[in-house]
Amino acid sequence: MRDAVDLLMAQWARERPDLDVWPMGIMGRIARLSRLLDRELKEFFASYGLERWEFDVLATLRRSGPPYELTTGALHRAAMVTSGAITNRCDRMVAKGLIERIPDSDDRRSIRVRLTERGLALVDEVVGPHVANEARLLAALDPEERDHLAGALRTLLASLGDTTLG
Amino acid sequence: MRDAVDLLMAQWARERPDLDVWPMGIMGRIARLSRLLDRELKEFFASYGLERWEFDVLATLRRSGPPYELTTGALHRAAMVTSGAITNRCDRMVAKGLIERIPDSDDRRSIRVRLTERGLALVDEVVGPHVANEARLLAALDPEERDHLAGALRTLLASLGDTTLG
DNA sequence: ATTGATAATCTCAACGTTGAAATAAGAGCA
DNA sequence: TGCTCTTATTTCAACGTTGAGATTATCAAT
Repeated sequence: MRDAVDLLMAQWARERPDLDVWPMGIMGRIARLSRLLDRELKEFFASYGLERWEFDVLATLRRSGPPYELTTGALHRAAMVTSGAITNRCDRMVAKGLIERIPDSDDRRSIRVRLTERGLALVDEVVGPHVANEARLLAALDPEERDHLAGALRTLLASLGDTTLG
Repeated sequence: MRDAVDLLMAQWARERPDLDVWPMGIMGRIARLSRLLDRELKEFFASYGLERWEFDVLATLRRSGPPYELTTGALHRAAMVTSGAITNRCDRMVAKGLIERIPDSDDRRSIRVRLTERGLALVDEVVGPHVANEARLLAALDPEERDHLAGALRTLLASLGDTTLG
């Protein structure tokens, strides 16, 4: 089965036969997949009245374990967005009653963000269906292919220095 | 080598042992790689005074072959952004002298966008170094891993229906 | 204690995209 | 010829992110 990137690479091979464009077979597919999968996830979360970034914040706090709180900085690094974006997101989630801001007793520069009971209940309700939806999106891969794929992506991520979450 | 997604999955395994979060090993890595690679490409193109999206438009036109022109709609589908975004991008690239708008003689609703001589020269100058830069970013993979990775990503893209460019 | 450097967060103007509506033109059919 | 549906593009207000700067606090060294 040919995909959009096969066509793209065939065009380059015809127009610029002097170039070996093999990297596009990986870079182009990661970029296109990222966009397509984002759309799918957006649609899924909308069915729960959630924005995708809201779930990201909830999930980051949830998986950190009790008491389900992290500093703004940790959230900003986990989400790979600027600190200003996190301030904005937290403002809206506080207004929605999903999280609360708590001053850090050790470092008065820091703000800790904590799941409310409502936020905790919501993320625990959504995460199961979310993983099932992700599995549906990846159903074209058999178990062996999944492992190989995850392994190659891990190699790449690690080589780019993405080894911590914040 | 562990990466950020290994940590994330270990957290979920601890907090929600009832869930098998294997899909995150692929979905999470595609999302994080996409962001990291975007940053790298942005930096690369900046060294040529280009935005990433400008190169995307130039490259889409260039690889379509002479006379290096496509409709606005074809660009919009190839770039996976809304038609409004393409109008905006084309406005700025016309102002910069990289492309020109030409009425379509067959369909008066359509506008054809064509590379100027300057746009053609620029994309032909940049594409080689661009591919070399992409190869550098993927250097952690050996040739066999590259092929397997590209193959698995192709399977996924095709299963999501991404089989044409416009 | 004071100074200077570093760090955590917030603020805000600039920017680009989205999504929906508007405009205009082709296509099918009676 | 007139009607309706569809398609191609542009317009524009709303929205969220970025990137730089401001603020406040910690840390290390003296």
